[in-house]
Amino acid sequence: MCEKLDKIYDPCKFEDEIYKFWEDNGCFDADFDSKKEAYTIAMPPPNITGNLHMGHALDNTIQDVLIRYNRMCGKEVFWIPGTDHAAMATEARIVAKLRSEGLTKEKIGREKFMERAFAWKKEYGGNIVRQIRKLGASCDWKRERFTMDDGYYRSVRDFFCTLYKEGLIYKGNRIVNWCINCKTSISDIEVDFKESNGELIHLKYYFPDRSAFLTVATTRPETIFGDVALAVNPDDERYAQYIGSKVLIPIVEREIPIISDSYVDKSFGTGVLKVTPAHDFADFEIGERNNLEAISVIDTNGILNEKCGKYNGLDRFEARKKIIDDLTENDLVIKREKINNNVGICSRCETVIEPLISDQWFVKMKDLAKPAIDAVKNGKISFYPERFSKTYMHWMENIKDWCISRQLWWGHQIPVYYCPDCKNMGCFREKISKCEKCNSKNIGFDENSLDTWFSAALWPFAILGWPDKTKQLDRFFPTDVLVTGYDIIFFWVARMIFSSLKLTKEIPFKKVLIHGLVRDSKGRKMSKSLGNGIDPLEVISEYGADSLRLTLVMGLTLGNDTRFLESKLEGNRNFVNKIWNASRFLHMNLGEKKLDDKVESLSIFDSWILSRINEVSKEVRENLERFEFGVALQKIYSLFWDEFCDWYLEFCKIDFKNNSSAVSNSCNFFLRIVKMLHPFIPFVTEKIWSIFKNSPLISSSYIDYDEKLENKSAEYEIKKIISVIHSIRNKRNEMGTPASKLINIFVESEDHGLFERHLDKIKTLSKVEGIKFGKPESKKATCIILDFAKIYVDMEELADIEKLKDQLAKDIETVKSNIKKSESMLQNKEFTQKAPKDVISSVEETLSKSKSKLKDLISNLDKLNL
RNA sequence: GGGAGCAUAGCUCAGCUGGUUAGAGCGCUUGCUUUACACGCAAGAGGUCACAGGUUCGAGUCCUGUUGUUCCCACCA
Repeated sequence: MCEKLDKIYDPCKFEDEIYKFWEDNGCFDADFDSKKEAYTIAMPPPNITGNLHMGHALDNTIQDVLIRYNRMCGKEVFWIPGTDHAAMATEARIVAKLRSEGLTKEKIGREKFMERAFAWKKEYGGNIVRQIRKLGASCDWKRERFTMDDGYYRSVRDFFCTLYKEGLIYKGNRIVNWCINCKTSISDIEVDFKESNGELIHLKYYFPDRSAFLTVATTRPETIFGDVALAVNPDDERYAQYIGSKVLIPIVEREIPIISDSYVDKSFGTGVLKVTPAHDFADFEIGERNNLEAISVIDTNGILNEKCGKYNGLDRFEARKKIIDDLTENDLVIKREKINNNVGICSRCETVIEPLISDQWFVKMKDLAKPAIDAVKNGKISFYPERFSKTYMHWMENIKDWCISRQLWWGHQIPVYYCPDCKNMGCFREKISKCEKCNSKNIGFDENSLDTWFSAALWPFAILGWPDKTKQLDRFFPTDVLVTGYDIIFFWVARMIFSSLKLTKEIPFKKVLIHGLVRDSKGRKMSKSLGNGIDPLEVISEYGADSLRLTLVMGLTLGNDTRFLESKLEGNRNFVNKIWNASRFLHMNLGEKKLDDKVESLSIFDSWILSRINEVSKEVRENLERFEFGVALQKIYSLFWDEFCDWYLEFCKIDFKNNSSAVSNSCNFFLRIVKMLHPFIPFVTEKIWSIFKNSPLISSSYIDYDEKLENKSAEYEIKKIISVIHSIRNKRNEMGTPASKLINIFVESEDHGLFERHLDKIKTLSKVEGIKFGKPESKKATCIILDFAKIYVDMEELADIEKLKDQLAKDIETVKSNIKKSESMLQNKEFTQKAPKDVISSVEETLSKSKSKLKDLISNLDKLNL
C-alpha cells in the first residue's frame, strides 16, 4: 500500500499489468443470468489483415467510454469483440504469398487454399485483437467471434436461404463492376471515381451508302466491336430524320441501327451516343429498353476477345491506342479532344473498373429497403448527429440491387447447388450431398462466394447466436448503440438495418453514433500512400493509452473530423501526470492511516468541493447520455485541475500542515473525481484507486448526483475567498511586488468574518503579512474593489506607479462602457417590457455595482495623481 | 447536377433549447527551485464569432443570400 510512488507517472510500467488483472479477474465478462438491465455493443469487427490505426483507436475508445460508464452505472454490459474475414483483402495477401512461392490458387485448389487462409488468419488475425487490448478496451474476449467461425457460417447460410426462398435473391446475367486485378465483381459502392485526363475521340459512323456520316464522340474507342446501335435524343431535331436508318461501325463495318433514347444528352459531344451494352452501365439499360443484343468484347482480364479481329488478345488500353491509330489512318477520326472525365476504379486496388456482363447473384433491394427506411423515419433507430439519417435515407431511397457474389475463394461460398440430372437448383442451410428433388449425388456447388458485407450485415445478431433462439439474443438484442465512422454508413450500417428487420423482425441497434476521421496535423487523411499515418501503438508506448484516449476524445464532436496533434498528446500526458501527483500528495498525507469511506466532519472547503463535484457529476451524466464526450471530459478536466488542485488542495495543504484537516475526506473526494474519469482514462485511474482501495475501480459504481450534497452557501463563501486571493495576487503583479515580499493590507468589508475565518488561507496564498480592518492611515494606498469588500494595499509596496495608473485608466474605461451598455438596455422600454424578470434584475444589479466601482476607481486614480 | 459539413484568439477546436463582459488546450508575455507535480505554480496579453441582409427587446447561436473550404451521392458517352 505504501509503495513509493514515482514523481512522473510512467504508463508503460502499469498498463499491461492492469489490463491483465482485469481480464484475469473476469471484469469484462457479461453475466447472462444477472437481473441487471442489459447494455450491449457489438464491436465493429476489424479486418484480420489490418493493423490498428487511429480510426480503430477512436472508434473503440468511444465504445469503451460508453461500456465502462454503463458498467459503473450498474448495467449488465456486453461488449462483443470480433474480427472480419475481409474477403478481398485477405485473399489478395494469400495470393501474393502463393505467388512468392511460385504457386497460384488454381494450382493448389480451393480446399488447400482455404486451409492456407485459415492458417494465415490464425497466425496474423490475432494482431489486431492484441492491439485493441492495448487501448484498454473492456470487451468480453471470452465471447470473441469471427465472421467465418462455424456458427457464423450457419447464420450466413440461413440468411441467404431465407432471402432466396422469398425470391429476394436472384441470379442474373447482368452488367457488373469487374476488377481485372482482383478478378472479381464488386458492388457499386466499392467503386470510387477518380478524375482523369481522358480523350474524347470524334469518330465517323458512315451510312451504308457512304454518302455521309454521323459523328460520335467516345472515350472508349476500343469498345466499338461491342457497338449495337447509335442513340440520339428523341427531341433532338438534328437527328430526327435518321432514326430508324442504319450506319456502319468504323473499321468493323458492321451495320447497326440508329435509335432514340431519352437518356442521351443533346448537349454532350455531338449528341450521338454509341451503345455498347456489354461494357457500360447506361448502355446496358438502353439496350434492355430497346431490345438490343449485348456483345461482350473484353474479357475478365481486360483483354480484347476473338470478336475484335486483329485486336484479339490485346490489353484494353493498348488496344485503344492501336485502334485510334488505325482509325486515324483510315480518316475515320474527326478530332481528338482532351477532357476531364471521371473513371471508375476499384476502391481496393485502384484498377480501372471494366463493366462487363456475367452471371452474378443479386439481392432485390426495394422491398428490403422499405422497413429499413421506416425504422429511421419513425425514430426507432436514431443517428447521432441526426444529419446522418439524411445520408442514410437518401441512399436507401435510391438503392439499386446489390451484387453479392464474388469470384473469390476466401469467404462464404454461396450455399447453392446444381443438379445436372434433374436440372434443379437449390440452396441449403446445412451441408448437403444429394439433390433434394431427385436424390442424385452428382450435384455441383456454386463456385462463387459472398460479399464480405453480406456476412457483416448479420453481425449484431449472428454473434448472439441467431438463428437459434439463444438466451443472449433474448437478453442482449437489440443492441444499444453502434459506433462507427461516416464512411461505413452504406457499407454496413444500412445493411445491418435491413437484414436485421428482415430476419429478426427487430432493429439491430437503437442508436447509431457516427464519428469522423482522425486526420494528421495538417488536416490530411492519414493514408499508407502519403505515409502520414500515426501508429496508435507507437503513441501508446510513448505516452500511454490514457493520453491517447484523452487526445481522441477531448473536444470531440460527433460526426466531425479531428486533427491529431502532438501538442494535444503532450498536454493530456501532463493531465494524467497531474492526477498521478495529486494522488501522490494525498497518499503522502494520508500516511499510515487507513482510508475509510466514512465522511468525517466537513470543513467549508470540503463542503464546497463536494458540492462542486456533485454538480459536475450531474452535468457529466447528462452529457454522456447525449454522447457529448468532449464536453463531459472538459468539465471533469477543469473541475479537477482548476478547482480541486489549484484551490481545494492548496487550501488543504495549509490545514494538513496544521494537522487540522480530515485527510481522508480529501482522499475520498479525490476518488470521486477519479471515478468520473475512469471511463476515459481507465489505466491511471485504476492504478490510483488501487493505492487507496482494495476492490477494483472498474467494477465500482459511478457517482450519483445527490441533492443533499449541494451547498450553495459554501460555494459562495469559497468564491469570495478565491476572489480576494486572486485580486491581491493580481494587484501584487500590477505593482511589480517581488514574489518573495510579504505585504500588509487593510480591509473594509460588510463581511469581516470572512477574513477572520480564513485569515491563514488568505495570508499564505496571497503572501500577506498582516491584515487590519478599516482604512489605512497612510494616504498612499491603492485599493482593490470587490463587490463585498475594499482591500487597501500600502503604496510603500508600490514599484511601478505608471503601470498601475495605466491599468486603472483601462479599468475605468471598461466599467464606463459597461455602464453605458446596461443603461441603454434599461432605457429601452421594449426590453423592460418583454425580457424576463431575472434578466432585467441582473442588468440592474450590474449597473449599480458598476457605478459604485467606477466611483472607487476614480478616487483611486485621483490618489495616485496626488 | 443533387446533398451535407465547416468558417469563433497566432494554431487546434468547444460553445446544449437565443440572455448582460464568448471558453479550453497549445503557443506568447512577466514572475516563481512555494517540500504533489517545471509533464509544475502565479499573474497577464490576445477575438468587430467569414460577409451582407432579416426575425427578435436581445443573435456566435434562428432564417435568407454571398464568398471561401471540405466531404458525400450521381455521373457526360
